[in-house]
Parts: sequence; C-alpha cells; structure tokens
Amino acid sequence: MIENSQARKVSSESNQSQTLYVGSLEKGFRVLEAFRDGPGDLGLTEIAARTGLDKSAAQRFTNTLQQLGYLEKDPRSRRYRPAVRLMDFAYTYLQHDQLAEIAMSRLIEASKIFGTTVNLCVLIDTAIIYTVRIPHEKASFPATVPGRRMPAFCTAGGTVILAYRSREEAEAVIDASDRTAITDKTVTDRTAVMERIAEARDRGYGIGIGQALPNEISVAAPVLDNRGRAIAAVQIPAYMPQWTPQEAREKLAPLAMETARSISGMLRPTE
Amino acid sequence: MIENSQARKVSSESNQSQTLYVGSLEKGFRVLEAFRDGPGDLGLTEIAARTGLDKSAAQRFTNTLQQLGYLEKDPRSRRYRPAVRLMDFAYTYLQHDQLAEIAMSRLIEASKIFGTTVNLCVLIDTAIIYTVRIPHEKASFPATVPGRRMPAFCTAGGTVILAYRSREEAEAVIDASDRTAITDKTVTDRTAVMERIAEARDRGYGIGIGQALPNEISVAAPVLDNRGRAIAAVQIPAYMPQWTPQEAREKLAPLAMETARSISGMLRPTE
DNA sequence: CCCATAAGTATTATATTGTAATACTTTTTG
DNA sequence: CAAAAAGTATTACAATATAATACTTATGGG
Repeated sequence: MIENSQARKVSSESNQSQTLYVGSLEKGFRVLEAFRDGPGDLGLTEIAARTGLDKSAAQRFTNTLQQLGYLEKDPRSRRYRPAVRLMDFAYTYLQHDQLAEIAMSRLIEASKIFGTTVNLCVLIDTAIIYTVRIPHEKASFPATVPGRRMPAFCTAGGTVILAYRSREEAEAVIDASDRTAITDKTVTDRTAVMERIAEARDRGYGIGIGQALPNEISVAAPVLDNRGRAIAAVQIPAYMPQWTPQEAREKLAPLAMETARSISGMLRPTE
Repeated sequence: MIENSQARKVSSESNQSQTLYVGSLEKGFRVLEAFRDGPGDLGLTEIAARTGLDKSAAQRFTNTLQQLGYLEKDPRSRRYRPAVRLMDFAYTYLQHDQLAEIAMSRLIEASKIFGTTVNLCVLIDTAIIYTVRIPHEKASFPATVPGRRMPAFCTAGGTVILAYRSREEAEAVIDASDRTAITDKTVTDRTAVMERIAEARDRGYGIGIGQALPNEISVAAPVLDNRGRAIAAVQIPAYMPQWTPQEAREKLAPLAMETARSISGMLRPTE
C-alpha cells in the first residue's frame, strides 16, 4: 500500500480538487523531467530511480511516452532519449507569448549593433528561463539553447527582474533559492545578493562579472508592465578579454535598456 | 459505455501492450496539443471540443496541467494558455541532441557570411520541424520560432531531406502528406513534387521560390549520416526583391551545402 | 437592465484503467 | 561461463480516473 505521498502544492484559489487531479499525468511528466538534469540516454532502471517510480511504472510511462512520440528508444541499448516531438511545446508556448512576439524583431536588431548575443528571459520560481535567444558567438552549447534555466540570484537577468518587483517578492525568491556558488566569484550571501538587486534598481540595469561563467560579463535590463513591474529581462552576455566590464557598462547596458524600454512600450496594458 | 475507440498506432516491435499504455497520459498531451493549432487562449468548452474529451475530462486535465505549471489560467476570463514551463521541454530535447550541439556554432558562423537567417530542421512524419534557428531578419514571428512545423513536401528542407532518403521513403512521405497549397505557387502535384526531390538530389541542394511564403526564396542542403542518408537539413531563407533566385543559387546554396557538409563530417558514426 | 443561455465548478457513485507483484528473457560483467 | 542486473511480459486486484449531474457564475440579446 502506498501512502498518498509527495505533498502536492495546492493552487491558492478554488481547491477541493484532489478529485480533479490526474496523478498519472504527473508521473508521465516526471519521466520527461528526469531527462532534463543532464545529457545522456537513460535506461529503465535509472528512470525509475530518478523519478521515484517503481520498475513497473517506469515501464508503463516510458512505453506510453515512446508511443506518443516524446521519447525514442534505441533498440540496441534499450535506452531512452527525448524525441524531436518535444520541440512542439516550445512552439506552442512561444506562439502564445505576446512578449516574445513583440521582442523578437527588437532583439534581432539589438544583436546587430555590436554583433553580440541577445536574450530574453523570464522568472519562474527561483530561476530564469531563456525564452528567446539570438546567438552571435559560440559560447558553450547549453548557453545557446532556449528553455535553459539559470538560478535567478546570480544572473544579471534574475537580479534586474527582482529589482523591479516588490522587496517582499525579491526576498522571498532569494530565500527560496539554492544559493550554491557556480564560479568562485558567485555572490551567495543573502545581504550581498540583495545589495546587488538594489544596485540594479539604482542603475536601471543588472550586471554580473564572472558570476555564472568565469569569463562572462552579463548585463540585463528590465521589461516592465504598465505598473512598472518587471515581467522579463533583455540580457546581453559578453566575454572577457574581448570586452571589459567598463565597455559593457558603457555600450551594452544602454543597448539592453533601450531595447527593453522599446519592448515595454509595445505591451498591451495588463488588466 | 465507451468503446475503446481511437485505433492507436502500435509500435512495430515487441507489442502486447495495451496494458503498458497509460491512456490518461495521452489525454493530457491532447490538451496541450490543442493549443498548438493557433494563438489565443482557450476556454474549457473549446478545449473539450478540440480534444474530443467531454467537459469533465477537460476539466480534470486542464486543472492538472495548471497545477503542474504547464498551463496558466486567467482568473478573470477563466481561460487557459500555455505556460513558460513548456520551454523546459525544448531544453530537454536540445540538450540531448548531438546534432544540434555540433551544428550550433557552424550555423552561427554561416549566418554571418551574408547576414541571413540560418536554420536546422529535421523530418518528422510528413513535416519538418525547425530545431535550431539563428534569425537575422524580422520575418513573420512564427517563422522565427523554434519548434515550428512546416509541410515537408513544399519546403526546401523537406525536399532535400527526402532527396537523400530511399525513393520508397520519399514516396511514402509525399503520399501521406496533406498537399494543400500554401501560396498560389505551391507545387502540390505528386509527380511534380517528386521531380523537385529528384532535382534536389541532382544539384545537392533544394530550393523553393514562393512555395511557402509569397516572397520567400528558400535553399537547403542535407546533413548526411555516414551512409549518405539525410538526417537533417541546413536551410537558409532569403527574401525578394533583396535577393533574386539566381543570387540565392550562387551564394546561399553553396553556403548551405558547405555548412551541412561540415556538420555531417563531425557526426559520430551511427551504429 | 434583466432574463436566458452558455460556460465553468463541485460532488459523487461506479467500474474502467492503471497498478505492482511476479515470473520470464536478455544482456552485462566479474 | 556463471551470476547478477536490466529489461519484458502477464495477470489479479482495487485505487484512481471517470462521467453524470447539480450548482454557480458570466455573457449577450432584447
């Protein structure tokens, strides 16, 4: 007998719903999520281990996902990997994202000014997630991929979004964050992080030097709704030694701010 | 009493599995897929209509997907829309895609030569799906979004991939395709389409002029595995009148071919 | 402005569907 | 080559998903 286990987050409004919740669906997604952690194919046993499902369940969901076309199975190794069909979801999301639509052409323009990569990111839980990327240099592969998550607390995008949210919200996010250092320069101290957020607010842009990658400078400016609340950030990475922090502040920060402002101005009013 | 309905495709190898198939998972994905067709939020009733689920089922799956964070609900209108979290799947897929990883830097380089957009696409069923996009001009928004599908039969990418598959496979795909014209120049006739595929094979690249968009020229070259079979295509769009078909053939086609060849050469041998 | 209709929400009894135990086969590895 | 591990198939069981229905909230035409 299995206890109902895993306390499930219950949405704030209107909730009787244990009975309107389909647990099987959650389990299916858990299997897909198991592939998010790292590259490499997974065997049945490893999937079971990562998801907390038993072997039978892993078998069933894995099989179902394969039949649906979301997983591929290598008949030799009998291991699974994500299938192209998953890309449908990116399209589904982006097609509905008014922000991405407005931003796209402006991000492309911005990327041409100095020939840099330009990204759009939004906050989700304690992370930022890149929704649109206009890559211009060969950074590490994961850094060029849409859908990539990074911790909000140590990224320029994350800090500048929090800078344009309420103090309470910013603190809540920082407190909920796993603030493990990524590089030896990553600022993890709560007060210091809050300080960086305050700075971002003062300057109108966030900047991180070697926070997430040793040789990376990252600047980001907020996309604001009509109440002045950040809903996203335009982020521009630059790499040392080609760029210096000062150059980034003088050239890239204004570009990010101008681009973000232009996007903000086009948003259809919330409410 | 509901008949077991919807004859389900049964995977070719090893199949007893009605019992290893979780129908609820399929229904959940059907709900997400309902959002793929077009932009705009959906209400419960419309979701039920599009998915073929009854109101209760739509209610259950919609609620579950919302709790999982894949759908958002507007409390005012009580309508649903895709949530950012769907972008996770793009990352999950791309992170595991050796091809995308190899291709990325080369596509970026290629895009700089003439300042054009450069895409990577793969075949899925009768469609191509863009997995990597390096956008350089403001085309229509959907045309810049990864995960976008287009019919294989009328795209340069689709025809050139089929050109480097077996004749049987190419015919099977064309026959299975819904060959509705997209522009007034779209070639839909079976023989004519097969002819275009043969031409692509002869020249080493595919080209379409106004096939999918009135003023678009599209060229594409095949990425080949070690047996000479196409696994993807490098596709470059150009727009008239800035580009003429002849210029595209002389400049963009060679660029696409060179880029595709370079990617092919880096693939770890299949098998 | 108000009524009629449609859309969305909540509840519950029922059995279909998902479950997990187990035995079997294939692969890996020491 | 033996032993263990990984993957596959089968089945009896009941927990979970289901769909009918009653209820509440919105919408739009007269």
